[in-house]
Amino acid sequence: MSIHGESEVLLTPAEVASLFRVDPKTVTRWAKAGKLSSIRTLGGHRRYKESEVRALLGAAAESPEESDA
Amino acid sequence: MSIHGESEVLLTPAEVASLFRVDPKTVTRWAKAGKLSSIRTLGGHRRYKESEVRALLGAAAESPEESDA
DNA sequence: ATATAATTGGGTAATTAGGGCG
DNA sequence: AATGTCCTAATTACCCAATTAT
Repeated sequence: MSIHGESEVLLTPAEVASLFRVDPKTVTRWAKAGKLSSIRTLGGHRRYKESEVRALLGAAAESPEESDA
Repeated sequence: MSIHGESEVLLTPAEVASLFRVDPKTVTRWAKAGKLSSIRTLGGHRRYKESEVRALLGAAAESPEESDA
């Protein structure tokens, strides 16, 4: 029983929130704002692509901040 | 076409659940609610059309649309 | 026919969505 | 503009034992 084709690994709101150390509600806001793509279950709950989340996590981890005042 | 109509690929509840990142029982609820069409085995177990599942997954995608190659 | 995994069913916690407030 | 919290309603997850699939 193998799922052929390319299947995207999805994360729950709680999992994404845990990774970013924010409230799940905040993750929902990111999705609404289009900052993070989301897939909906047939019941309306959101699921997030793990690859995208990982990329975003890694993207912000490297260089120091530059927006200083 | 043959008596089989088409090479309709059927997915098990576990496979559909994996794609949506939900519990297999949730997929069963979708079928009961008529949100997802299901085919029954002679023993009463449900099977789902891969084409329909894929379509629903794509339709449920929102925001930054990225076509996976 | 035996064994193991998966699905079914029903009931009850845990998450999530959505709006508004601080 | 960006988060976190409180609320209610809806959806989903985990518990069990019995049946089906491989």
